[in-house]
Amino acid sequence: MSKWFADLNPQQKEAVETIEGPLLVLSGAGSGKTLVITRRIAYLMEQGIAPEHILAVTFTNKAAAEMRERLRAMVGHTAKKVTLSTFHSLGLQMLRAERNRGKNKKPFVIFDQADQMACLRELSRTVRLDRSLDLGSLLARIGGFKNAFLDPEQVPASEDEYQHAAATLYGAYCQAMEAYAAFDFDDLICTPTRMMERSAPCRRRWSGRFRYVLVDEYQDTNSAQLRMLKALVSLHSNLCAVGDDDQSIYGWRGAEVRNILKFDSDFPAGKVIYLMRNYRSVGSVLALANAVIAKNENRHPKSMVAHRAEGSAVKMVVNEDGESEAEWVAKRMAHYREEKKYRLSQIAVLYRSNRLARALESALRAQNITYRVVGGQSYFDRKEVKDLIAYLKLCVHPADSLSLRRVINWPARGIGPVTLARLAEWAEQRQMPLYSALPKADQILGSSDRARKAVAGFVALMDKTRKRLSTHAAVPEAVRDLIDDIGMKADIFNAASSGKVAERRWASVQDFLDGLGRHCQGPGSATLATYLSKIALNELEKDQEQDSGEQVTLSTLHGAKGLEFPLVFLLGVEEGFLPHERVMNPASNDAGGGDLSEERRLCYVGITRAKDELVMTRAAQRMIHGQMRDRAPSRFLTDLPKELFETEDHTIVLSPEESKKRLEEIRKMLSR
DNA sequence: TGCTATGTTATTTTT
DNA sequence: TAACATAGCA
Repeated sequence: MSKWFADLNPQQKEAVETIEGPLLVLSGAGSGKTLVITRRIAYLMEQGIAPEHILAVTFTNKAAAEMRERLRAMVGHTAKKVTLSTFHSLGLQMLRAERNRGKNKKPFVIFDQADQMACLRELSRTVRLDRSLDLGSLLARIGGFKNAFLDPEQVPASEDEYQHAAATLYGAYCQAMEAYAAFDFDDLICTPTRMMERSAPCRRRWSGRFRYVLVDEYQDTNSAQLRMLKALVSLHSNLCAVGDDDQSIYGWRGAEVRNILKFDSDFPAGKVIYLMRNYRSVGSVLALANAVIAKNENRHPKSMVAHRAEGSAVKMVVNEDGESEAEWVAKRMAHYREEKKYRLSQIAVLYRSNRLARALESALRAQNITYRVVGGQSYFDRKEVKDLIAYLKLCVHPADSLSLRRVINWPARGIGPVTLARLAEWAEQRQMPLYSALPKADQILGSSDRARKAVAGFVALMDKTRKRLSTHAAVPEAVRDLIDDIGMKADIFNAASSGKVAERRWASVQDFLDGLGRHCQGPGSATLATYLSKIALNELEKDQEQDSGEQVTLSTLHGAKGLEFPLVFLLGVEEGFLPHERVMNPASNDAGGGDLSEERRLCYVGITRAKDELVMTRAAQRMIHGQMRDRAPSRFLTDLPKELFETEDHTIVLSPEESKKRLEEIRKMLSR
């Protein structure tokens, strides 16, 4: 018997050793999913399958890194030879490889969401468009078109205002992306998929290379990713999909729960294995989770079985309002810290909406409890870093007119909107990238001496920098020179409201340089271009991961997926948050109708994060949009047998005499 | 260019 | 309520 499944339960073992043909592993929360995936890869290798033929796809870099590490611990350095990456990084790799085969070797840039938005904002100026429309919503719909592989002219006409506007914008958007030689995240999936679908040799190449394919979090795949997988396994059907339909919480981002529900029709003659033994949570927590999720329809019917003992009862704590809720949680933590019942790092506070974190943060500070907030603004989203990145993108790829617009007058060098408009018009008429207008500034701008000089100065700067970057060594030095040349330091210190802010901004520029330096010292192929794509795909190690100390984790329910904690506080378990108000009353710009079942799954995900103890809280009333509102308990819990959790009510209850007295007082005030 | 007054909006955010 | 954006002004 293989050593890789000696200690597994029968279903886990079956999932590891079923290596041929389609296999769906429905792995409930805490059922040892990552263990099974990594063991399976090790087992494949033990069976003599070359690691080069194995592909494991995840959604996040974190998951990929974690898997890689666990695999390395099992099989050593050969773990490196397994292709273990995110969908997007796989797509990028395929795209690069295919372009290198063909004639098209032009460099390209990757647009993240901010870049996409900037692009749309730019377009919405030329394409006449109702300015009140929400660009984010339009972008989401354009993503929908892309993932359905629709060409702009194929988009069905629609009455819906947003759908209509998105369709109008879609063509212009595609053109712009082409002109910039830019690929967005959707393109990274769709383009390689289209290549495979259109060309049998291409399909054979990739399907032949990756003979055993694993996908993690299958419930989160969208329709394009499904098509990508279908093409990838077209030669052999060796697809192992691992996921849990009950944990599908990204439907609003295009994920299709249906994919995991209709697995057997997409990949016929496959096998389905249920991993239903839960090793994570105590019985009481699991019972509640099972009861909550059981009410959903359209799911693989299943129920987790507790491996652990019953544990202490789940609690629901009702407080007067949002502030007292936060305060109560913080005080309870302070208490635990003193009693040493839990270390702070073992505690998480989860909530549906970030807004709930605010009250909590101040309550925690008041109790001197350190915390970390999962997610939050990324380091590369900071303005100063983004500006610098735009310069570098432009150096690598002059056709990226968006980056050019971003930096052409930053720091200010006298190229104002009028000058820019003239240059843009010239380029527009000739269907050329904006950059190509710059060397012609003399003839385009005519009289304006100042502007001409400014543009010439900018061109000289870019030429100089590009030359420095291309001369073999010293990429970081070249960037440092660029920073000096543009006077970035002075600009940061002038622009900032306080010295402290400036110091911090300047420090992030330094951090960026350090990161770049480290990257360039890495393996041979490390270039500025690869660094930029890593930034776009969020693939760089987060250097300031400060989970060193003792701190409580604060996270949205979405951010908590895949995590687990001995003690979990689940905040705002109320109508309006769970399910969210927005789902019950969708705004006009929301795509499809609100999905109540996804809200229930979100609740389920929250509950199943808890290992030993779960405390849910809600407030009797809460400040919503500046108004105090009464809050009702979440429907996901009101219709459950009451022995599943204990309620603890901390709202102020007045005695009959007391309330009579209060009423009298009010009456007096009114009569006066 | 940059600041202030005013208006407006109110989830979730793996890449 | 409070954060953010935009417009208008200096």
